[in-house]
Amino acid sequence: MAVSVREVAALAGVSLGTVSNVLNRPDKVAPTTVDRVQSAIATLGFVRNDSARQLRAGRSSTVGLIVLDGGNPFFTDVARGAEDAAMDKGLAVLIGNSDESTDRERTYVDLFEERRVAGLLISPAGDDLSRLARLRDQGTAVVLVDRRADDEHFASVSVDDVAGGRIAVEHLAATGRTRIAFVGGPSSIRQVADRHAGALSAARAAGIGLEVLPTASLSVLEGRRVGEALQARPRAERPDAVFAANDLLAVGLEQAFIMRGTIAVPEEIAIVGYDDIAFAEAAVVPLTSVRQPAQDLGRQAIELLTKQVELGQDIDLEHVEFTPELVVRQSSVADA
Amino acid sequence: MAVSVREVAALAGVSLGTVSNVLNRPDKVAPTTVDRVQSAIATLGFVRNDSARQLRAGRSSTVGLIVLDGGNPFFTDVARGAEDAAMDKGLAVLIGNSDESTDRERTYVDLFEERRVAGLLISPAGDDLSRLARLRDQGTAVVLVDRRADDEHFASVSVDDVAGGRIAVEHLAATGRTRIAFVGGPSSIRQVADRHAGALSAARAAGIGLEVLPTASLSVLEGRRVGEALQARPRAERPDAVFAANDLLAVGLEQAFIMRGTIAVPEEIAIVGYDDIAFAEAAVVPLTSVRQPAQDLGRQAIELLTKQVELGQDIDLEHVEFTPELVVRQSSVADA
DNA sequence: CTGTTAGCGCATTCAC
DNA sequence: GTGAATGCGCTAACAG
Repeated sequence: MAVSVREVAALAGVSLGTVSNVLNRPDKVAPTTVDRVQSAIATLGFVRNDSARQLRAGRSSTVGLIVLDGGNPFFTDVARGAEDAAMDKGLAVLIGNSDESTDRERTYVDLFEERRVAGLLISPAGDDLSRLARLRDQGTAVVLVDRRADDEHFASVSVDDVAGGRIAVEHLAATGRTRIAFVGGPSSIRQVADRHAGALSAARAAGIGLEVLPTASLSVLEGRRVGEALQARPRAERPDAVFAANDLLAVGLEQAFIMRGTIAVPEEIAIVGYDDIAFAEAAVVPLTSVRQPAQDLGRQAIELLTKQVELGQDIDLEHVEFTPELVVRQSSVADA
Repeated sequence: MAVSVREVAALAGVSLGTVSNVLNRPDKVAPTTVDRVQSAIATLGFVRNDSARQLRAGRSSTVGLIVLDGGNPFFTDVARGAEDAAMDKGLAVLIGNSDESTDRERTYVDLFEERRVAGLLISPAGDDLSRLARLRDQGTAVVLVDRRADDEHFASVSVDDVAGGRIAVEHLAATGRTRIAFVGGPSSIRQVADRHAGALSAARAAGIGLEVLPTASLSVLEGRRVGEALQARPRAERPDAVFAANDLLAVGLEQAFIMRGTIAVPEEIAIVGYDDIAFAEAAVVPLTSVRQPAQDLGRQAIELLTKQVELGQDIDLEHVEFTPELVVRQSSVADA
C-alpha cells in the first residue's frame, strides 16, 4: 500500500541512498538523476514517512502549542501568529486546548512529549511548572506564552497583566467611578491574579475599594451568571463599574445587563474588558478593553523557541514582555 | 538524553520485550514484574517514542482536521467537538487552518500524509477533491466536514446549506422584505454557493429578486467593506434586507450600518447571518442567524472516521446531514 | 556523484 | 511468563 524509497529507487534505477539525497540534498545529485528520481516519485505517488525520518534523524520539525481556551479569539489569534511564523521556518504547529484544566494540559504535554516535538509553547493552566521544568531539562525547548516566567528556567513571551489591570481601573477611577468590581477567576490562573493585582493597586491609589466577584472560568456564560446576580441586587448595592478579566466575561455581563435586564451601560455600570478581541468592537455596547498584541505574542514565541533550539540549552533565556494598551469605547464612556 | 526501553529493561533487570509487554499488554506479565518495570520507568522518566512506535506498528493514533477558518468560532466549535470525541477514543487531533486557501490546504494535507494520520477530517477549500480521492484510495480514511459529498467517494458530515439559505430568505420575505441582497463569497466555497442557491429558490418562490454582493472572504472586515459600500448608495437603491453567508460578515455589516453609519437595523435593513456563533447573540443588534450544530458536526465526523478505520475501505460510506434552524433575534424583527 | 551499510526505538514473533 | 532476534522506512556516514 505505502510506497517506500526502495520502490522509488528501483523504478528510477538508482540506489536508495540517492533517493534520500534527492529528497534532502538535491544539489549533491546530478540534475538528470534528480529528474529521473522525481518522476519516479510522482508516478508512484511516494510520500515520505515522517515517523521513520524523525526516528532516524532524532529531531522533529513540529512544535506543540497548548492554549488555555481554544474557543477564545485571543488564543486563536496567538495560534495564528505562531502558525504563520512557524510556517516561515518550515515548522508545523500542533495545537492543544487545555480548557483551563491541568488534567487536559497534562494529556497534551504527554502527547507532545511522545511525539518528541522540537519545542513546546504553553500557556500553563496552573502554577505547577515542575513538569515543564523536567521537559526543559531533558532538552526540549519550552516557551511560556502569555505568562512571564518567574525564575530563569523558562523563556517567556508575555504582556504585563499587572499594568493592564492598573490602566483599566485607572481609567474607571478617572471617569468618576467609585464602586468598582473585579470579575474573574479562578485566581489559580496567573493572568487573572495579575490583572486583579494591578486593578487593586490602582484602586488603592485612587482611594477606593475593589469588590471581587469570582468566576469559575473565563467564559461568556460565567459573565452572564455574574451579571444576573448583580442585577438581582438592590440598585444601591451594585457597583458603578466592572472590570472583567477578559472580553468573554465582559460580553456575558453586557448580555445580562442590557439584553436580559435593564441596567444601562455605561450610565449605571461601566464595563472594561480584556484582550480586545475582534468582537469587542461589535458588542451590543462596543466594549472598552485592554488590548494585547495576540498575533505578535504567538509570532515572538516561535522566535524564542527557534533561538533556543538552534543555540542549545546554554543560552540566556529571554523574556519578551509587551505592554498592553487601553482601547476606550462606549461601554465605559458614553460619548467615546 | 532520551531514555529508551533498553535502559528501562536494564534497570528493572528484565529484557526489552518484557518492558514492551508491560507497556502494551500488562495482563500478560506477572504483577511483581510489572511493578518493577513501572518503577524503573518512573525513576528514569521514560517516555515512549511515538515515531518508533508508529513506524513499527504501521498505524497512527492521530487524525488530522483541516478547517476553513481557524478564527471563526463555528470552526473552533467543530474542532472542539472533534477533539472531545477523539479523546474518548484515545485519538489525538492535529488541527490545520487552511484559511480558505487551497495552497495552505495542500500544505496541511501533505503534512498529515507524511505523518501517516489514521484519517483526515476536512472542510475542503475548493472543488478539486482529486487529491483527497487519492488519499482515500491509498487507505487513509477521509471524512468531509460541513460539506456533503457529491459522489460515493467520501463519507461526509454536513448541514443542509440549501435549506439554510432558503429558511433565511423565507423569513425575510415573510416579514415583508422585498429587496433582498445576498452577501458572501467566494462562490468557489461550496457552503457559500449552496446557501446562495437556497436563498435564490426562496426569493423566486416569493416572486422577488436577489441581488448578490460578492466578498473575497467570509470575514468581519469584508462584511464591513460591503456595508460601507451599501451605505454610500442613495437610500432608494439600498436593499431592505441582507442575508450574509456567515455571522462574521453579518457582524461586519452591522458595524458599518450602525457604528460607522446611520442605517437602522432592522427598520431600514434587516440582517440574517449564518452559523449562530456565540457572539451573534451579543452583537450590537442581536443577530438573527441560521444555527448549525457545530460541535455535533465535529463529534459525528470522528464517529464516521473511526467506523471507516475499523471496518476498512469496503463499508458503505455514510452521509450524515443535519438540518439547520433559524434563530430569530432583533436584527430581522424589531420586537423579537 | 552514486551505492552500500548500519542503525534510530520500538513491537512482535517464536523459542524457552 | 519471559527473552533473544528481526525489521518498520529512512538518513547519514563512508567507500567507491
